[in-house]
Amino acid sequence: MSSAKTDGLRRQVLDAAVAIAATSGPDVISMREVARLAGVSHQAPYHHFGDRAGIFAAISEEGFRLLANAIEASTTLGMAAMCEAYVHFALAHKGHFRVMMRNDLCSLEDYPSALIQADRAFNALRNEVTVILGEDSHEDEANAHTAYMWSVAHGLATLLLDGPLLKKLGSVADINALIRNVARKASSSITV
Amino acid sequence: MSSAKTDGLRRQVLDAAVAIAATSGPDVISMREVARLAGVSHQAPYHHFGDRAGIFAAISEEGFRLLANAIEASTTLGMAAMCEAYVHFALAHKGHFRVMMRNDLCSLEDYPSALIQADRAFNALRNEVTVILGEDSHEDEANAHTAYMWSVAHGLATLLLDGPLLKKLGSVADINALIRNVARKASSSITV
DNA sequence: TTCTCCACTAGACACTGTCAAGTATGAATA
DNA sequence: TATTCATACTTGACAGTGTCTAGTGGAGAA
Repeated sequence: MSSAKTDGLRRQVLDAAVAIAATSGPDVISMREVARLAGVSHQAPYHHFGDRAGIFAAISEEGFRLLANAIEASTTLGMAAMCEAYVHFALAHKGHFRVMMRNDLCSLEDYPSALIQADRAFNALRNEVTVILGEDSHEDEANAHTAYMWSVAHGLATLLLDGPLLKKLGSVADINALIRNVARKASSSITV
Repeated sequence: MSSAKTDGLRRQVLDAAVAIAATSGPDVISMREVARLAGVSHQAPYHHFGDRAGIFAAISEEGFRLLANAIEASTTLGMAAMCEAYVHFALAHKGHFRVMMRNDLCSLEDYPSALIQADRAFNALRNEVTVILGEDSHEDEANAHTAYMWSVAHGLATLLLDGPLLKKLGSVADINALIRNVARKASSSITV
């Protein structure tokens, strides 16, 4: 049971943490700072999250839920669309994505409810690969194709978010066009 | 000018930091801890690195130098080999790689000597792409292909290093075979 | 000898995460 | 109504951190 005020603080802390992660990165998130931003004592957040890793776990769960939703919604549109959905999620939810992909901040295995959401996202990709390859394909090939698609999407997302890709490429008029182009290349090499 | 003893401490600190990054991640690296490991006072490392970011910059420069060497050495072997070289570098130099790809630890632009090494690696990839596409290809296509190859390599490297890829895939008998398979898929879609 | 770097030490400061203990409030129970 | 009790906090303390400032010892040059 949790009162309105409780959920209020929990939400405030979460939102503050996600915002900090989006602008300055997750490492800058501090228990005392989020408490300060919420206007409560430095120990108040502990009541809702246990410790610092608990905040990261809560952000991860929320992020993986959103990611799984986005990916599942794109399955009917094919492999390229899933890849695009992954990258667009990362760009649209910078704060969440940065936390989700940092296993050192909180190891997912310790937070089963977050792990469930992560599995939803993975299974959607995995299923789509087996559908395309056919049920009777070898497991090694399914593994390789899954790893391949995930690598493209994840690599592009992280390079766009925190990497020097855009800076190095120099002139990129339309990022969405670049994402679509890369996603199409990836999916074409899987159907062939 | 730097004495043997000076370089000794600098090396010791760097090695300790890389080792910590490889086992526990860069965030665990502490000025006081590396000083303790080297058997000097908590302020000694400041003389060589200025501040904490300076250690990360030194690790980055060293890492990018090694990466550029590996990639340049693989250019004659083709696109797939470059992709494999990138992933193998990440696995073989876990500590370096983790630091290099974390722009929040030290922004490369503030450390020109590190930036030079990073550019060496990027240019090797970029050149190979233009060689394959031909000099007269459109810049957008060259950009997309470069982003694409980099994404595959970087995505696979990060997923293998810190991501849940292997855990999720379940049974992967031979990691090197998986890397080779993914690299071949990537390079095949660029030559077609 | 004196001067002056160089590599390092020592102490302090503000900041952090977290443990332990106290307090106000509202609901349930006797 | 009076008492109990859990919830949602506050306050205070502690060890650990990065880093600023101020020393210290020793080697080479004048």
